[in-house]
Amino acid sequence: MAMMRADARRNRARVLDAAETVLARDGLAASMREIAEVAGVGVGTIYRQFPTKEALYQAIVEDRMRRLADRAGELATAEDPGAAFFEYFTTIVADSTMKKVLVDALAVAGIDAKAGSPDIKGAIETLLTRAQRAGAVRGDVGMEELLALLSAACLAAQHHHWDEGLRTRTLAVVFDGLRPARGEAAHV
Amino acid sequence: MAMMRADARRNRARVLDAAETVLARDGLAASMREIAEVAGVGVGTIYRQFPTKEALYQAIVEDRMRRLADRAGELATAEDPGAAFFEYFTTIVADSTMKKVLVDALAVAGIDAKAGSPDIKGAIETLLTRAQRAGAVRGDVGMEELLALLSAACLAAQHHHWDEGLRTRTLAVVFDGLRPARGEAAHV
Amino acid sequence: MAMMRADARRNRARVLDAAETVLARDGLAASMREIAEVAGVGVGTIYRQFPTKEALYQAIVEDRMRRLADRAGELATAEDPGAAFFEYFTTIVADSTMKKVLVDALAVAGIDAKAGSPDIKGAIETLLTRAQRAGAVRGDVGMEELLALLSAACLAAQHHHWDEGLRTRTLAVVFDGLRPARGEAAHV
Amino acid sequence: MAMMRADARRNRARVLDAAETVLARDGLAASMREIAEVAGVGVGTIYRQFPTKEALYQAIVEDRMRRLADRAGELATAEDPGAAFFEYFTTIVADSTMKKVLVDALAVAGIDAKAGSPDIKGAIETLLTRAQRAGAVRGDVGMEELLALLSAACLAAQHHHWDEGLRTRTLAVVFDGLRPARGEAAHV
DNA sequence: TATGAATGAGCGTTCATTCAT
DNA sequence: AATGAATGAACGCTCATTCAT
Repeated sequence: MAMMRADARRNRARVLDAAETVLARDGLAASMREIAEVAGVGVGTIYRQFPTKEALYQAIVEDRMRRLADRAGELATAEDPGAAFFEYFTTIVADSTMKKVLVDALAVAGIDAKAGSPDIKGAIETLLTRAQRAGAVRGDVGMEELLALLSAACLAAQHHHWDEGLRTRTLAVVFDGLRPARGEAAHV
Repeated sequence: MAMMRADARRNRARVLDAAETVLARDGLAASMREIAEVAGVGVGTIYRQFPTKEALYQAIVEDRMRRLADRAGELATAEDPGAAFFEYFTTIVADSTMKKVLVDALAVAGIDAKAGSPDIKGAIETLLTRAQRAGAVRGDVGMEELLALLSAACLAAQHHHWDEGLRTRTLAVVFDGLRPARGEAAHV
Repeated sequence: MAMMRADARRNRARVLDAAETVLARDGLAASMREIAEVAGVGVGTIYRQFPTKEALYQAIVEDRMRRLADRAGELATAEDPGAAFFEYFTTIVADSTMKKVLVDALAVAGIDAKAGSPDIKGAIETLLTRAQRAGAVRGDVGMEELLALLSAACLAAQHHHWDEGLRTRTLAVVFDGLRPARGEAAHV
Repeated sequence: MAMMRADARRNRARVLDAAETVLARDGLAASMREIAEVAGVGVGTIYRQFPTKEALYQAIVEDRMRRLADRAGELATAEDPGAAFFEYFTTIVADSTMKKVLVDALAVAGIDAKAGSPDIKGAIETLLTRAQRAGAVRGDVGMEELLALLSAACLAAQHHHWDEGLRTRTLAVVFDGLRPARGEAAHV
């Protein structure tokens, strides 16, 4: 049974990988058949793990969210809170570029990530607060607009296939806007 | 024949209007039949004007782009170039929120506006240049990252239904990042 | 438009015919594709007329019911009420044999004919009452058991492909049971 | 190996029971998975005993037929052959009502019982002959029409959920038709 | 031997597109 | 020129059956 489980788990992973790939390529039009073919399994195998197409999409979103939350958790104890904050922002956007269309496709499908499940929101909030205390980010920036900026960058990066140069230059503007004006005191 | 032309033109406009409406309401799932019904014509009539669904979408995008370019043209001679620039940015984003699903739907459909046709790009570039000359925008911001920021804001505004408050606060950060650091000299 | 209607009507009839045929052959397992093929139309054409498979089945039942009611109406003024009554019973059963599996298939599908819509029930009741008044049928036989006998004969005739001989001999028994015992007075 | 056999036999019985239950509840739509779950075995175990779904259905029919034949055997030595005959007829129909959907489902599935295997036919023929000899049933009624009447009553009882009152009144007509006309001599 | 994960043909249904009217 | 009926490929999903464990 443990061996069976191993098979099933491997298939589940293969399906999730294939779904990400196909979703990235075909957007929302991705069909279950196509995903099954790329995964190298029958469509029935997908449906054994995920009762509907939407459930599969949900699983992908949750998968990504969990990974992003994990990364945020790691950075939450970094020495330089400002650097950690901006690095996290950059990494997420860069990641989105690779997995292009994904978040966006999912969002259009109505399976909106709402810019993150509670745990990821909490993780980001920690990074933000620490960065603000360290004086690396303006104190009057709230979570809502931060998530709006993050989401916007991700969406655009995916849509337009931002290359590294463009990403760097564009985020530079955003980061400049996030940094305290000279003279603003850190919370220390 | 002139009469015919008038008929055809009226039909074309009716179809485009209906398509925008239906697309806004149903997103990508909009069907040609639904559009035809809303337009009050038969599906065949749509196909007379637009050979494929994609062509219809393209036409909508171009339509919108032309209107945006027109607005940019008007602002190009405004007295305060900085205000004109930021107003244009804000207006486009606000507009996207209203017509939500549209740009995004089109983008997902692969009919990407590429952040604008030459027309609109030129119009925006004029606004940018004038704002930079007036010292209202940093001189080292290029068209590419400006369009990236604009597109990002539009996409996110649509996806997440930014309300006015969120839009204002989020754009405030972006605009802060776009403004020259104190001490930077205007090009005048 | 009248011409179009003619086309549509012809197709509707073709679909109904094909559906009866295929249902008779394959029972409930009949697929829409098969019906479409037999009808010589695309599946979409069926769906234009009948929004679901169940609606198609319903239409067939109603079609048959209407025809049966019509025949009952004709016999309602026959000179010999007893002969009319037994002829009607026989005819319906014989008809069921030809269209075998149909009623039964529909019944299983949950689209039960309930042994007849109101109008057919009324028509049969007229035949029964007239036959009873003429002393050809026992006065203590009610509509409920009459319909039960009729339905039973139809179902069995379909299931087991009664040939004419078997039908005659079997109905002879039923008819004997329906006739008044000697000495029972007619209502005249 | 004897132990194995016991296991297999128990499984076979469990599957047959489950199949009857599920078939009665879900009609033809019953799935092998559902049957397996109710039986508490894996689907593979069903396939070990019954090579196809149809074979399983066949086995159920044979199972029922055997039980009916057994009952007929018991009644074959009853004191009052006429009463035994009509009781058997009534019992079978009443039984069909309870197990509704079953016979009918099977029949629709094309696994027709042909109104009985040789076994049951023989048993019924004995009852009929004895009843005819006793003068309780007309001598000119043959097996073929008797089975036709029996099958018809069963089918209709299932389809339309005959309650006891309707069953009694309907069978009364049939039984009246089966009884000898006054004056017909018994075969004694 | 028994299990249930995997398979894929097939189902009901939709909809972009064509074409007879 | 305009209509909308017809088409059929493609979709999401189910389930009888097979086979690795």
